[in-house]
Amino acid sequence: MSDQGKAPDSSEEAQRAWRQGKLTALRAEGWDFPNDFKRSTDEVGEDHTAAALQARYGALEKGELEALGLQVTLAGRLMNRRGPFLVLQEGTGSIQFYLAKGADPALRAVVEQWDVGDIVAGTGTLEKSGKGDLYVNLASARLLTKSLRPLPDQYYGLADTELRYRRRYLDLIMNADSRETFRVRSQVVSAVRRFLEDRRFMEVETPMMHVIPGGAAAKPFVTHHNALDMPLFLRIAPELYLKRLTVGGFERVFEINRNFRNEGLSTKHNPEFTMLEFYWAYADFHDLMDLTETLLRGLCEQVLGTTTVTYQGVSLDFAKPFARLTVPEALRAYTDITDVQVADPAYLAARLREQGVKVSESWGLGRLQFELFEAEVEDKITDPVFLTQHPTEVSPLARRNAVNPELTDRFELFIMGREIANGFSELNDPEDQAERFRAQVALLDEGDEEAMHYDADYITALEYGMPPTAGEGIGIDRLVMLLTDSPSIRDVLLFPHMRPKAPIGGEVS
RNA sequence: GGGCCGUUAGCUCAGCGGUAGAGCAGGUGGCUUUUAACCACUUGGUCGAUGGUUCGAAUCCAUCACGGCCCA
Repeated sequence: MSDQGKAPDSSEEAQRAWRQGKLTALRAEGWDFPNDFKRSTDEVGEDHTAAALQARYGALEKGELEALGLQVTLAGRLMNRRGPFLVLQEGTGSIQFYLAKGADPALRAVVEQWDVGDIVAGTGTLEKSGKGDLYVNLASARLLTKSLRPLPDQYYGLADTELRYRRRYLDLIMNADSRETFRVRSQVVSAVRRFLEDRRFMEVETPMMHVIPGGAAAKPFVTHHNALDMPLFLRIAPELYLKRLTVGGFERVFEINRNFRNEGLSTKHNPEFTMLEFYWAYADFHDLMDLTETLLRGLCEQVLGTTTVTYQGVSLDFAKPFARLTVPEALRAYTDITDVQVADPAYLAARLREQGVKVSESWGLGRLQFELFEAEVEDKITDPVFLTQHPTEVSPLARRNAVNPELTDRFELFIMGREIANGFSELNDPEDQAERFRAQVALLDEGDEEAMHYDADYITALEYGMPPTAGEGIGIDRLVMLLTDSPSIRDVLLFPHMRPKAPIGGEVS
């Protein structure tokens, strides 16, 4: 081992140098990150993988398996050595290689040069150990990828939350829970897509860069288009574009894509997040609530196999019908407020001030009730609850309620104190919409950075006529948090936004 | 933005004013159907950064950085 440098101490640098030395020696022998490897396949051409072999041969007796004499070629990341066994991890699970005591010395030499973390391949007979585990009794083996850095602790994995987020690849190598979370996320998105497509919704893509940020109350990110020399805004919502499509005659559309909001980072907020929005012509907000219940119940069944979801120790029941409460009904149900008090603006304002809410003189009864809901009720909700009929002043894109024009035909779905979905019968009256935009612009002028802009092109679209339509948004990240029992949004984002950290000494290129 | 907590070896963590520790990983040797494999020996540190207090600071104080939790 003279060309490999001195024996490594435990420092990361020394371990890297030791492995680098092995790599240099390998290159001298002509090894160069080969990419011609193929797994062996079964009789219908499916790859031999850890999971496939386990499913098919895992139940066979030791003797039965040996009688088969099945030759397989597998590959994976070397995670651990236990005696003569080498534990491999690949995309479907784990399997072991076995280096027999009497193995060919050339084979032994190859295997002994491997380090934990290397991607390795081997061919041999599929056998079963005395304890019942499948293994490949190696007849030949080779290195596919040299790993130059030591992996985190085998047993404790990677626990440091910061490292888990910043080096997600390491988290995924080491933590099965994390792999499972992202598998569930993928299945959720896939199931949502299938659900909507089965109901004749069409997936579309609308602009991510907007000239006028719209469709939600939020601060946008600003960028600049050089050739046009104009500001552009990363979208805060696709809503106004999707509704233009319903004007255009696409009666059922949806988009699953990123929104960007320029707000703080927290366990519930990432500057970019994934939203499902869908629009459904000739439907109203009641239809949306029905559809949403069906969707969420089906997701639980398909992805988790149960309608009982445990989130942070609280059991949630998705099987029973979701409660549907107007704002005052929710206040009555979740607080000690009386029928008289809930209709008394002076009482509500005083109660809000007690909670430290800055109450504006301009707030009507509906707004006061809604603010009190946010202050006192929202956090108490566990099982799914549809809150309905929000005040018009906080719902600038929603249709007015036919009975009380100060309210809207809107709902928000709350689960575990979080807003998971928001939907309403769409405002398709261009004159009312223009009025609402003007009211928003007035708020903007007063310094409300989250108020909406006047979108004249959208008003023009409405003037051509939008069919009666219902539309909804569902926050995919929050939904996945619920379904994976994840306490932080960062746990369900593969690469959550992190503050840049100064380069670590010695790693500056 | 505010409060509290954290940052020590590649990883997981102890130490909390008097010579920087453990387990795992790494190295050497042994063992060779293991299951967090085992046995022996062994290497490894700018204690997040910068200032200060002190005879002496990983430890006390201040500021900053990053992260976590709670609040706005």
